[in-house]
Amino acid sequence: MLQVANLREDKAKAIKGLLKRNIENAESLIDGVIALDNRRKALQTELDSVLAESNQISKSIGILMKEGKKDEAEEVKTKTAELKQRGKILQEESQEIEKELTESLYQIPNVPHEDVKKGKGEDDNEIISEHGEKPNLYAGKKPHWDLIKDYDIIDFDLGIKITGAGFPVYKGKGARMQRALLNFFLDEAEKQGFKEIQPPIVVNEASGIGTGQLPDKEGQMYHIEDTDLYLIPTAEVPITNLLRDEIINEEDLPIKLTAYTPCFRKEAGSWGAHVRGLNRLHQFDKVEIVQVQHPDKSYQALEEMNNYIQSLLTKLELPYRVLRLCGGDLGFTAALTYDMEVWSAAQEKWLEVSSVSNFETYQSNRLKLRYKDADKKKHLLHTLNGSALAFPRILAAILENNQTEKGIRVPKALQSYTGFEWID
RNA sequence: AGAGGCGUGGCAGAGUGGUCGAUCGCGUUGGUCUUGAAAACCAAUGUACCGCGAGGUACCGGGGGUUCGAAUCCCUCCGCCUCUGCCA
Repeated sequence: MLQVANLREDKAKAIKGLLKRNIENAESLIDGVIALDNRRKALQTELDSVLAESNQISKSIGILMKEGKKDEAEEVKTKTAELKQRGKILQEESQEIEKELTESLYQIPNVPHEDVKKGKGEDDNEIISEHGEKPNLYAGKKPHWDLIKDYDIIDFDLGIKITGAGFPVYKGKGARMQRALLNFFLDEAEKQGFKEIQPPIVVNEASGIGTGQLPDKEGQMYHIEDTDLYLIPTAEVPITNLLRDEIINEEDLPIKLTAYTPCFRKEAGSWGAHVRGLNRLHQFDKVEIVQVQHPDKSYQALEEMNNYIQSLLTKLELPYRVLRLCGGDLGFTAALTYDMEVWSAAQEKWLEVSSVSNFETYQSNRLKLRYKDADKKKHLLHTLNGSALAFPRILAAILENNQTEKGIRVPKALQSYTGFEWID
């Protein structure tokens, strides 16, 4: 969430930024937050003075009791009744306002970085660059949902049998491809200085709140009712929450973490012909990279992550393009996001395989993730994350782009991990 | 899962209703001494919020309650330890 102090300091900047997200009532939203904060301050001042008075009286009763002046003590006691009543009312009001303030802040998305352009939706995203050659496939080319059947490597029907739609079963060389991607992505991330983490894939409510999936967006996550835990929709949730409520020494920055996890998404209502096959699943695998950086260095870190993810796509020999999301398509919590899309040659469409973002202090404010500077002053950190990478669409693109009459060629970078050169 | 015990500042550990935001020790920081260091000695040393400031308020695992007053008593949730049970 945004910081009230920042909104007060530079309201114009926030309004200008939010306008890029087409939030026309930004000014009244911000004014509302500031008004609530003013009210909160006034209430606290008043409550504090009531409590101060009542503390003082209690103390004097203690002294009177000690001196054996019981009657006087009793007399003083009667005075406190009114104070107590007032204190209680003020406290309730104060809690109410605090709650309202937090809720209002939750409703305001992050202020986009100045490089972000105004736009309505995905059609307005800026294409920053395009790389690689789209392959010319032979006449018998097929989309991946047919290829997986021909070569018997991924089985949706078996998944339906044991679990349900959107839970594929990977078999033989299909399973081996998954394992190859997992090891390849983690090895590369480690070379890049990210520390490997293996977190739980179920999290508690506090973690869901920490990264913003809760409250309000319960629809996305699977909930285990009897133990009140959630299946993670991305490794971002457990990994970022490792740092919740932490104070980092400035010299320990940056913190770079990576994790492989399965990801679970309900994806309610988002099914249709355009998400056939591996394009959208309830359970999929992903390697995530997370970075926590000093505010002065976070955009440099974003570029590094961006370049790193591109290097993976290059090594996998996939044609891809890089987009900078416009205000209208930017995620709620992000200040700047690059999307990487690979060309899937038989579907003849671009598939989003990674999204790398700088959240600035939007996440860390909620997480209370701070660093201590040389003067021992505490400041919020910047958080960044990106997929590096999500498996299913990468696999879809590899299968489609590399298909030939005699089988599917495995990219060179993966061959030492798969142990085979062809899926045939 | 059952029974019992426990949860206090960076660590360790007192405090069982009243001037306790909390003794002492270790650690950390500054100083004295010393050519320098160590030792010794002296001093400082939690977080957040409100206030121009003086200062005030809240926090002793989380939440709620009793009381004029709670680290201390009660309820509840969470976590840890010991024993018993179950189990990869």
